[in-house]
Amino acid sequence: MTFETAATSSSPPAPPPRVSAMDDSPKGRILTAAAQLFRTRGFAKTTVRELAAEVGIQSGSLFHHFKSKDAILESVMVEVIEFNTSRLIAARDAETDPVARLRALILTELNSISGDTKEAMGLLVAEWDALDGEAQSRVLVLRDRYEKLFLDAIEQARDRLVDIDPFILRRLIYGIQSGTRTWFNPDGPLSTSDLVDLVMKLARDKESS
Amino acid sequence: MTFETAATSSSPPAPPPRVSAMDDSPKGRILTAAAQLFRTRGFAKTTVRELAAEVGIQSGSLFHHFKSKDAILESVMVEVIEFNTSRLIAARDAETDPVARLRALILTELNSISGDTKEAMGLLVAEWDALDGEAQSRVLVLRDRYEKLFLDAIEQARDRLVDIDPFILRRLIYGIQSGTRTWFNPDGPLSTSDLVDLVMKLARDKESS
DNA sequence: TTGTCGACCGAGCGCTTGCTTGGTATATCA
DNA sequence: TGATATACCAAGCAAGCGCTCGGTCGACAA
Repeated sequence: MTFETAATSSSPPAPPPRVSAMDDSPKGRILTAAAQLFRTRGFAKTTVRELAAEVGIQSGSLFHHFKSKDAILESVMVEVIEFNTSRLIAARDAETDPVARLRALILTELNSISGDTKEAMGLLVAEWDALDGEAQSRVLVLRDRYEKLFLDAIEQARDRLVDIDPFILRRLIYGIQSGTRTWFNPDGPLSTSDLVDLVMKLARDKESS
Repeated sequence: MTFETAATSSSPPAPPPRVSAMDDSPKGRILTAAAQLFRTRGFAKTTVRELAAEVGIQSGSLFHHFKSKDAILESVMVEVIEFNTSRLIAARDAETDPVARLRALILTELNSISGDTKEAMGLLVAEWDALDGEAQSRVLVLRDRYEKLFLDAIEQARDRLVDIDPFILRRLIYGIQSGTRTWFNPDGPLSTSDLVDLVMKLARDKESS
């Protein structure tokens, strides 16, 4: 797994943006391995020994970088939300038409959920309950900021969308997006863009002007 | 949690159907408690001691009824799928019009996912990876049978639905349904029936005849 | 050269885990 | 009366868990 955005350009002067702290530092390597292991084996079933082995260090050395196993989970969640929020902002700012803007957000989120940050995004749902109350509050603040980007976009495109309350429509769309991780393969016959077209087909019932 | 269907009638001669093996037998009581605990605390984090305490017996006594903790999880999954499959069949057979039939299936599934079997249904997704390969295969057979009911219904109503491949449309709808468990409250201002209406609003773009 | 620091090792502590075992109480039925 | 089966208890084992701790090592600054 990587947190770089897919390189769409081949020109050397424009390196892919690195937003996350999941770099080649010791902490970054732990977070990268943790995202994968926690997701594939589950948080509770992943042992600190397994995680350490994946990074290539002794289990005790993990606690030089993080104060607990729980703190590693929280850190992964924080990083992935912040990274994907900044992606969402970039996508929003690249479009002006309300419907095109909403489509861009959906495309970006689909890429987060079924693309490059798939494992870490899945963690947010699958292991949410593994976080204690205080950690949940901290992460929730970031999630709300993320969600607001969607809500604003839906509200601004409202008159060209199916007549459903924006808050609920966002939840229906998020359900679809979230569900893709169990069946959708971005490299399969149906492209990510095709899939977004289908979602937009459901979400809007009026022709764009 | 109970696996009885909601009592819609108050007449004594018509008791609510009991389809599942999760009755008042020792096994049934274990399965009922397991569904709740596994879902709220997670499978790996739920100890056999906690489960036994919930049932009111000693931890060792669990293994008189099930050969392992894993076997309990598999049993819960099998029971909930079989129960909800039979519900789906009943819903299907109560309607003849293709669109009305699809709506009935969606309503029934929504009730399974966000209603009375919420905890156990959530387990199927959340703890799927906790099952070993052989157990997954066994449960998958039951899931396929369940999914076929939906696919058939969508195919039969196809000409009155939005023009999306039935297989994919089913997945989009399932995503919506599955997503409801994190935000939808059947006893809230939006009723289950209202929510199904919204889903149908997305799924069909032609007026029924 | 010396001091400081981050990264890491290796051993292991205290505790919890899933599960086993030997035995008891009650009910059913021949 | 005695045999058989079900349901359960009390005790505990072996393994594995998250985490701690004293110490080592190389990089870098003074």
